[in-house]
Amino acid sequence: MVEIAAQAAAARHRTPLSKARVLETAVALADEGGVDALSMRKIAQALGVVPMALYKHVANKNELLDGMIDVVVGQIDPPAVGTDWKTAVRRRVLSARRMLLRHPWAPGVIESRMKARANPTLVVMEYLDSMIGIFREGGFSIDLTHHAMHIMGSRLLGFSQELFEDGSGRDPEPDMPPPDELAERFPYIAELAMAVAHDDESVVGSGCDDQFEFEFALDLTLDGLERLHSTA
Amino acid sequence: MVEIAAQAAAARHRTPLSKARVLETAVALADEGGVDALSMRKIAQALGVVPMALYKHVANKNELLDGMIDVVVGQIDPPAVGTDWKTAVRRRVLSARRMLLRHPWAPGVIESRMKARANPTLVVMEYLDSMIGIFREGGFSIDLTHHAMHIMGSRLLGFSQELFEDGSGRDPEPDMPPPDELAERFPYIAELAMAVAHDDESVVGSGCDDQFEFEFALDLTLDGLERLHSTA
DNA sequence: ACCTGAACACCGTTCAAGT
DNA sequence: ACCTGAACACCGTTCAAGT
Repeated sequence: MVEIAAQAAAARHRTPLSKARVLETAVALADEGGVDALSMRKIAQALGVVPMALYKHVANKNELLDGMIDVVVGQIDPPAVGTDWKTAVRRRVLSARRMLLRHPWAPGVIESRMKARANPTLVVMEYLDSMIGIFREGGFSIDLTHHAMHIMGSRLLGFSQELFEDGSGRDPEPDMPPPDELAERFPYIAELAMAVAHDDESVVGSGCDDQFEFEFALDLTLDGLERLHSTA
Repeated sequence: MVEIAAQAAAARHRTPLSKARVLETAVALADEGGVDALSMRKIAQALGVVPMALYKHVANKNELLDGMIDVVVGQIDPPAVGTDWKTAVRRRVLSARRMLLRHPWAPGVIESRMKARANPTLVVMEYLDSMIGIFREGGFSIDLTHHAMHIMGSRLLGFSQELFEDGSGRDPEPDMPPPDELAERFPYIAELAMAVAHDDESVVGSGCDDQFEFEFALDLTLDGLERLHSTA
């Protein structure tokens, strides 16, 4: 009797439940109805499963949201090889934009999860590391690379908050490798973090003057507009 | 007996309940604990009032969120007079940034409400209209002003989604004046909307090529970085 | 006519009872 | 040991009963 029911369930959904299948379904539901209408109960219903079954594959809804972020950020094309930095950055940002058009809920979820976690997820760090790498391999100084990342701002992931807030004093995420392993895996982020922390002598904490970076980016934009205005 | 209770309540809160007081309390609670932790029940509790009493001053939670947006956007300084466009834009954007640092929940709420409504709220339109006005009074062509607003993007209100999505077919908001009155009240928005709609011959709908605007802004940014890179 | 408590339909998650 | 239904503590909002 129980076996028959189990077989019926297996027949209805030929693949057994897995974290990947839960995340795919969640992404699809968010694409359709927005993230506000997404609930554990609806995901379970879409999978033909009792709500509590999801908790075998994701610890809670926050971990589900982190997993959804990883799914969609993983859809961004890897950096182009054999081109100059400018076309490499351009192509990658346009690929990120195509992803964000497919998943309009993504910027908000990435931003809110970023505020709650001590670090971005590993997949997001991977993306940022390789983006920093494009500038560094293109011959940008560390300082200019730092400014560049701030200037790109919302074009990288569709929102404009800081990517690395001050996470000191917060509990590290359980899935996060130790700092030395992170530094090895994301060399460009590590290089930038070291340089910024060392460079800045007066302020402790994040070691990055957000106000300066904001004004730097604003002025670059205004200068660009002024140039267009005067030549038009 | 009832009068005594009423007097006691009036003594505890010397000002009677009003929409302004509800909104102020909601903004303060969101500043403290974030917008996710904000609920009608908690606002009522903070005001020493039964939850249902709030519904006398705001129709529902969406209207409450709209009201909160208006409160904080109203805190942005008006445009400076007697200066060139560049310093006027610069000062105003920095004023907007100060507001967003005080109310970190604001970008997310503005963005999500923008998606749900056919138009931004009147206070947001006021802000955008006067920002467009700075460029126009500074001698910018309509086209360049249009590009400029897209380029300013996330610096205006802290997020990067489109400010005017295609709202055709959606019910107009009940508090929204008729189109002709809107055009009179927000002349710069009206001028821009007319020009964009007329300019664009092939596409119906919003009449604004978002992909083109995105790439225009991206290329301006990349050109600015290239200039810094080569002169450094 | 006004106010409001109870109730409804949701939600994420805990927990104990069932197998 | 595993799975899951009931239950808990929330939520926004409706509605009818009370004054």
